[in-house]
Amino acid sequence: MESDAVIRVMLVDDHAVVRAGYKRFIETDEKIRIVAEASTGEEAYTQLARIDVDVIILDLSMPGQGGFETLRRIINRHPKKKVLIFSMHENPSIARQALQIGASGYLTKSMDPEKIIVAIHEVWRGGTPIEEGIAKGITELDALGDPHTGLLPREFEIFLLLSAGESVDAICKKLNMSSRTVFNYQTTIRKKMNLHTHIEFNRYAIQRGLIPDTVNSY
Amino acid sequence: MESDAVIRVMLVDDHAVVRAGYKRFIETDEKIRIVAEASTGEEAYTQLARIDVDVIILDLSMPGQGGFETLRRIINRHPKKKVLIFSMHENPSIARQALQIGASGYLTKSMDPEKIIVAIHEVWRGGTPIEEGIAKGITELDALGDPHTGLLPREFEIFLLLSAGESVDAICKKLNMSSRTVFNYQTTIRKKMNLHTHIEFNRYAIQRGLIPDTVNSY
DNA sequence: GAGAAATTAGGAGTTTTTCCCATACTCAGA
DNA sequence: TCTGAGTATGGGAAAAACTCCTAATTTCTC
Repeated sequence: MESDAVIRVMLVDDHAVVRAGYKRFIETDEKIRIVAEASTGEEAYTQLARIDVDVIILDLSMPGQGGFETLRRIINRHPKKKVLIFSMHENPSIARQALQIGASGYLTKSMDPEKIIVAIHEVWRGGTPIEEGIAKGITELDALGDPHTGLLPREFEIFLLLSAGESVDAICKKLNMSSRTVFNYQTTIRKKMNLHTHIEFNRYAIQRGLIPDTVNSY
Repeated sequence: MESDAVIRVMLVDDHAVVRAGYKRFIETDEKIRIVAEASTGEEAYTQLARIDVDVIILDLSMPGQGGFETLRRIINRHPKKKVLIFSMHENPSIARQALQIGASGYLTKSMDPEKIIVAIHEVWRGGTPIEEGIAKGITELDALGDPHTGLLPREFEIFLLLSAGESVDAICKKLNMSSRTVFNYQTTIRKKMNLHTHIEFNRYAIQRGLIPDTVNSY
C-alpha cells in the first residue's frame, strides 16, 4: 500500500489482441506492472488464487458466465482488491449496476488511452474513476428513479403485456377492451416512461426482472 | 504489388485504445506499415481520398452509419483495395454477410495476434483468410438454411438494425435512404422470416448471437 | 453485353398510433 | 349524501407507420 510501490495489475478480457494491445500501453508507466492475464472468468479465479494482484481490469463483455457474474465472484472472493471495469459499453445503467455490485471504477474503450493509466493510479489511491459521460448518465438515472413505479395499475398491466411482446390486438382481446383504449394506454406509458419502441419496453422489463428473459431462460 | 514492397495498412476502429494496441503489434512486422487510422467511417473515407493504402483493417462495430455500411462504401469507392474485417463478433452469419458484400477476409479479436500479421500478408497475396471457427460455421450455416440466411445483404443489414431496436427513421438516416425503402425492406423481412413484431426480431437475433444480448451479456 | 439479381423508391390504400377530449366509476372525506 | 381527485374507458380527427404493387437503376454473373 506504500505510495511508491509498483501497482500489480491483472487484465481480464476475452480478446487476446486487445489485451496484448493495452498491456503494452499500460506498461509504459513504470509504476504499473501487468502481472497476470485472463481471457475468461474461470481463468481469472485461478490466477487470483496464485498471484497477488492489486487492481483487476475487467472487460464486462465476456463469454461463459458473463461479466457481471465474473465481477460478482471476484468481489466475493477478494473483497479488498480493486476491480476497474473497462468496457466498450457506453451505457450508464450497466455502469451503475457494475458499481453497485462493487466495482471501483468504470472506463470505456473509447476513452483517451492516457486516462486509463491515470485511472489505475486513482483507483489504487482509493478513488472511483468513472468516465465523464457515464458519470453524468448515472446521476441522471438516479434523479429519475424507477419510472415504472409511476404507472397506474392498469397502465402497468398493459406495460407488462406489451413488454412481453403481445400485440395491441391481443391485449385488447385479452382484457376485453377497445383497441383505442389500449392504444391510448400505450401512448401514455411511452410518455411516462420515456421509452419509445417495444424493444425498449422489453429490455426495461427484463432488466428489472418484471418479465422473464425469454432468450436466456433455458 | 511486388512481393517485396511494404504493405500499407489503414486501421479503422472506433476504440482508440484498441487501435493503439494492435497498431504497435502489427508494426513488429517490418513488411507492414500502418499509414493511416480512422475511428469512424467518415474519417476513413477522407483518409482514403488522400492516402494510398493497400489493406484496410475494419472493425465492424462502429458508431455512425455502422460497420456494414462503411464496408459497402469503402468497397464501392475503392474496389481494388482489400478490406480485412477484424471484428469481435464470432458469428458466422455476420462474417458471411461481410464476405458477401466484398470483404477479403474475416478475423476475430479473440484470434492469436500472430495470425493477424499472417492474414494481412495472405490477403495481400489475394487470399481470403477467415478465422477457422468462423469458416466452419459458415459451411454449417449454408447446410442448415436458417431463415435469415435467405435474406439479401441489404435486408440482413436492416434486419440487424431493427432487431437491435433502431427505428425506421434512425435507419433511413443512418443508411441515407428513403423511409419508404426501409419500410419496404421491413415488410419483406417480416414475410421472409415469418416474424411479426420487433420483439420477435430482437429475440431471433439474440438467440442466434446476431446481436449481443443487452440484458444478459455482461 | 445480355440477362438476372439486388437496390432503391414512388403511389395508393390500410392500419396503427397520437392527441385531445368526454364520460363513467370508485372511494375517501366533508 | 355530495363532492372531487384519481382512475378507467373509449370516440373523433389527424398524423405516422406500414403494406402492396410497380418500376427505375445499379450491380453482379455468365
